[in-house]
Amino acid sequence: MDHSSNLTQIKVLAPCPNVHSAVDCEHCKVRALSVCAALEADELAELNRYAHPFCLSAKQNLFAQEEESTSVYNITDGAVRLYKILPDGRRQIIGFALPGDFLGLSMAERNAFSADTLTTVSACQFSRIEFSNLVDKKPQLLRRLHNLASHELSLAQDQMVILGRRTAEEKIAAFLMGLRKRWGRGSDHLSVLVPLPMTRQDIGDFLGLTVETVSRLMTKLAREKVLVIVPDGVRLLNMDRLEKLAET
Amino acid sequence: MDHSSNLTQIKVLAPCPNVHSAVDCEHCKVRALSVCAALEADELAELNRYAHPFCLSAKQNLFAQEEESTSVYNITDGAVRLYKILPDGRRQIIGFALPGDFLGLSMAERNAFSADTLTTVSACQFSRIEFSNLVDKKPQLLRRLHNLASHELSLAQDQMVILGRRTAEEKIAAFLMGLRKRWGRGSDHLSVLVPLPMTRQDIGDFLGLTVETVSRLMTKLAREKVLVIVPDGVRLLNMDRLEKLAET
DNA sequence: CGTTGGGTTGATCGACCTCAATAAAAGTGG
DNA sequence: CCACTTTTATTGAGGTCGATCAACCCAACG
Repeated sequence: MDHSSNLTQIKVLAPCPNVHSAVDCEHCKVRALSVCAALEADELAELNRYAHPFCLSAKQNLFAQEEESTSVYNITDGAVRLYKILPDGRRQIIGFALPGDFLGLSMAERNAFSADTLTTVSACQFSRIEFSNLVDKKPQLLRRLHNLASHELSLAQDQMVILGRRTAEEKIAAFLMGLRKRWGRGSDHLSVLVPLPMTRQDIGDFLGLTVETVSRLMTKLAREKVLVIVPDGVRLLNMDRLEKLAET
Repeated sequence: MDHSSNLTQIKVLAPCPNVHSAVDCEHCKVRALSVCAALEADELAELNRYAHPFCLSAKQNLFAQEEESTSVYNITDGAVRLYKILPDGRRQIIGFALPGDFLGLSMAERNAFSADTLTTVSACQFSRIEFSNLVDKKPQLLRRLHNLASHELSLAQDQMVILGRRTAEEKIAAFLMGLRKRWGRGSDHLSVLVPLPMTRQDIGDFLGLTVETVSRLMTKLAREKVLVIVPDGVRLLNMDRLEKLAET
């Protein structure tokens, strides 16, 4: 149950090999998705001055619950898990951050949750104070931030329904359909191939299930030809069935 | 399982008998708690012009999921339940709005959930469009809105932990302690007397439990002298025990 | 290779649900 | 105020979904 086991506390903030997507806001591939979309070209240049792009390998801790928040982050590549741990070690994953997601929407002084990388991650780091000052100068940036936070809130409320009132099978279906939609954000088509950078344990801790239950139900769905389990993900076959299971 | 059964769809927006708390922003008792706290005296006067105070009796629908959102509300007295219904009738309550709470933080075009009154409620109604325009003119109001939304998000994340990773007994304890804290907001002392304007069914639908389980565990906690069940609420006796059960 | 982390599968268990009955409270109309 | 209905709360008996415990497989990796 020790979830912090194989995470080094040292933060490897190496410069990013992929120059374009991370160093230059104007050519950033998540520009249209993230907070940055609120800014005009000249303002983007200003934002660029505050941005510190970096890369982090898989299974590294980005920040921890309760810790004072020094930075906010814009994820440009990879996946991050966000979670809370109870004193006795039980864990609840409250979300997965994907490219385009922003960590630190609330700009609160302390982190409400912990975050660590699931894959190699590229991201833009901003000083929380500097970013907060910038937000105070640019109301349209604040508005954007607020809209993103409102959307997060809405997702959190959907997750409450999933956690409180859905069966294990429905949880899995809702999770896969939801993740599929999020991966497809920014492009015009949704793929039936859903990458799963997280472990079964992570999925369980997100859905309020055990690893075994997640594994069993994935196998069941595969046996019933609803999906195929592929390396690092699933291929969805029977979308109608999944839609039915996950429907709001 | 028909949760809409005894709710009239007619919205009784009667003028409020309690003149001071609802008609005049400057003397409003929730002023320090709510969005209004962001405004100076002269701005408050402007807000006042947009405010439509009203009263609504218990068990009335305020607005419904999916419906176009025409108004936002500031609750000044009473309690409101916020919930989502699945196609098959299962219900998840996503929160209870108490005095000082604001409904419509996101200012989205459509309601993400339904709301109905648990008690007689007084509230201030604002046109969503007018309010949104006002927000665009007053960045400090937007900032306030954003802080409140961030706080809501944080509460929603705490609720995810409760729903996903806590036992029934812990859920009840966390619910009671959380509600106690919320009732105490704005005053300097927390009472051990926690009013429960909602039914056991509502509590169950908030915590992902059945009525029976809620009832059984409340009885158990009462039997163990952790609390006393009183009309329309509970009196908490063994705070340490509850704190222990609910601890983050 | 041995080790380690992740995934699957089986057997068993128990926390919470379901179904059912009753009790207590809160209207409602005479 | 009292009979009557409706809603809400409680309690019991029994069932089930997902948890727990345990074994095993497999791929990655030093």
